Amino acid sequence: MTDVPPHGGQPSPPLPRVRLVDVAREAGLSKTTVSAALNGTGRLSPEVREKARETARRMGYRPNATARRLRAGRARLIGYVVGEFADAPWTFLESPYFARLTAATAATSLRRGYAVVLLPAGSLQSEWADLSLDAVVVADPVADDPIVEDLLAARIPVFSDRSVEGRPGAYWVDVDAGAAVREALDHLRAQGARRPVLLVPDSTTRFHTEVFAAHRAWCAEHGVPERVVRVGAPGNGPVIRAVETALADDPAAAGARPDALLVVAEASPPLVLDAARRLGYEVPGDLLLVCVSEDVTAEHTEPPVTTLSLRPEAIAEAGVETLVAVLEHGDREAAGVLVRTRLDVRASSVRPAQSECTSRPPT
Amino acid sequence: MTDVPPHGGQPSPPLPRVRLVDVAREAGLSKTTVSAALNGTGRLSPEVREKARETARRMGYRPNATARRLRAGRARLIGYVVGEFADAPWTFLESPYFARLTAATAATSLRRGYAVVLLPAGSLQSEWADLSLDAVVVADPVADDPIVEDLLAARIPVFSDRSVEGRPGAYWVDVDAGAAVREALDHLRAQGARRPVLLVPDSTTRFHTEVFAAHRAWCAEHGVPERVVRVGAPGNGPVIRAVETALADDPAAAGARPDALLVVAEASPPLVLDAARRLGYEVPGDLLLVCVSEDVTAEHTEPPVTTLSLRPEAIAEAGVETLVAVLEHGDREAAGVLVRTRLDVRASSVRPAQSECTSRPPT
DNA sequence: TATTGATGCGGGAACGTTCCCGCACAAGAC
DNA sequence: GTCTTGTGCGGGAACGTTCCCGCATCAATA
Repeated sequence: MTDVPPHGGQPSPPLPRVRLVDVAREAGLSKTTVSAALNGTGRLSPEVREKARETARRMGYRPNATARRLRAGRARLIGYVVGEFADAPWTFLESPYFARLTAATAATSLRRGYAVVLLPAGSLQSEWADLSLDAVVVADPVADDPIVEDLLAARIPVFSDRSVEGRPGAYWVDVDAGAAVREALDHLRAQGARRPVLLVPDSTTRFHTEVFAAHRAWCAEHGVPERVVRVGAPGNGPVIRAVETALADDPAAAGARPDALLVVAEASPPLVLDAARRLGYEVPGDLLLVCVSEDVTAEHTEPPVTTLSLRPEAIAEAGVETLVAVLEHGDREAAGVLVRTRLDVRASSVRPAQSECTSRPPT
Repeated sequence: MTDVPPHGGQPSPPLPRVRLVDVAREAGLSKTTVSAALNGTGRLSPEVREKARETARRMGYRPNATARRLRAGRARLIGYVVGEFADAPWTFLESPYFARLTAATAATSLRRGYAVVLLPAGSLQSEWADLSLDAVVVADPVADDPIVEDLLAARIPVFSDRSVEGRPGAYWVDVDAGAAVREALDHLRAQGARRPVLLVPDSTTRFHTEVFAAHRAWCAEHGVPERVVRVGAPGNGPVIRAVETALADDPAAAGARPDALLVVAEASPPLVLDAARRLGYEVPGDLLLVCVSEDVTAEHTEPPVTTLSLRPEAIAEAGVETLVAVLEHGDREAAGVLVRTRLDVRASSVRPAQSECTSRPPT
């Protein structure tokens, strides 16, 4: 049936892959003709084109991508690196936001014909220097990220999911942090919250600093005391401890326990919920809860937790599109794009109808 | 200082990258000599070697990896694809097991000089055909996975974290499912459990079928009735519903509620814990709980949840090592390796001292 | 019958590296 | 002084593609 032996054969000579010239010789054509036939280019008679294709198929020809890339001058390889978590270079994938951003980046890139290679968080030159990447996606860069600096110095275009402004060669898509915070706080206020607390990481990413600023502005505008608890480190442990700090009885604010919690730090929604319960809060009876999170477990808690999604898929798609445009057409404009967040309102942030006691129906 | 202009310069001509010949001409040497100097090969006088290196450094020379790869005949690219979840090709990264397996695969590969490219779950030929991958890691293949078949037909070596036996070109590392189940069940029994329930996906991966078989054998051996609830689909929702099924009062088994739960399906530990609580169980008072999971939230629940770790990092490392050995030295032996699991005993599966009531100390 | 134009195909260079050689020259042995 | 051996460096092919040409062939027109 075919010239290529099936699984078996003699394993000693790994038998070299069939090249374009092999197909050409077999078909009695030139490599130029076969190449044109397979790529659908050139001026060829239908018979010759079909002959070339049939022979290639029969011989199991697969073009050598490396040779193609060399000829094309572009590797069609995009790096993916995370700025944060440099001390634990690979944990970022365990965060739902990054998991989805990574996946969406890879999916969109692949559709565009680019392969995505995974790099460790905070990786330095040595890691990517000998990869000949066409571009690198830097997720969540810190302020003046050295990774971005190095990449730009090496003349590699950089795309980021956070704004990297004023640098030629750096493109970004960012979420509208201000609008997101306002939407969440407005929602909580509409549900009756009067003493909301904000939990936000003590980090230098633009998103977090803007969240902080937007919250301050909103509080001033609405005459609400500004209650903020800053989280020192990423991870569930520090966030949960911060939740406990935020919800603990504050002697200075006696009788004024918070009635809403907006968690901007990434943590597991069920853990946040449990922490609130341990401190004696009923959700949503005593406390309205909104988490900035992409974690799907939020839908499965009792009650389900309202989340503010940063829409990593939208960020990745928009980013890769601009990146490809830059790489292939040299579009130097539109260096920055803003993406809207999405508030998924669930029971945890909806004040129950009128009943004071939040009794659950028996199973 | 340097010949390469800084960030600015005239952006119109993207100025071609400096090649080996450029360095050679600048240094007054041949490309052969410069290549040997930079690679530390050949017979060169120390002066010439240093001269070449200095010139390359000064000109900002970075070797073209694509040309290198073409010359070397190997792309130094490893694909990574997941067999399951073909209907939602990118969700796998949200599973902690796959997130960590992916990360560890990428890390180990990179250390060995191979880049890992991410592919969608269940992807077909068209996705990877024009990438010239040296090998592909197939995570969690289903039985007779078509991906594995296609890859082997294309003569691409396959490495898997599940056993793919009897196929030349297929290498695997697997967890010792039998030992894992026995260890978990022995632990539960030692803690006093007499009516354990097993939750296991209704899937064809070898791991799950082996878990099922090992559980059956263990039950027979210990004279324990075999209680199994099969989970139809992956994801938190189906698993939680299965937990509810497993823990619901069974009229047929009246008065014999389960006293231990072994969850082999991947689900969020806090959600499993909450589900048990909603059904009126105290953990670990009424129910001992062990989850097969890599989810870090297990440490942060109250009580913390005992987990059985499949040790994805160990799997990935062992796998990439053998893969590299095959690629570089053609070691055709040791097609399969077994990795031991690890039981992280936490409070959820330790019978409390003597007190019948599981009162929590006040905060 | 010559001239043009279109059509069909192939030769060969180029992409940027690495590596097998071969050549020139110096130093030692006789 | 010639003959060997060794050292230091460079020429050129090769890796497998793509693509710019140029050369035939043949129909249509003058």
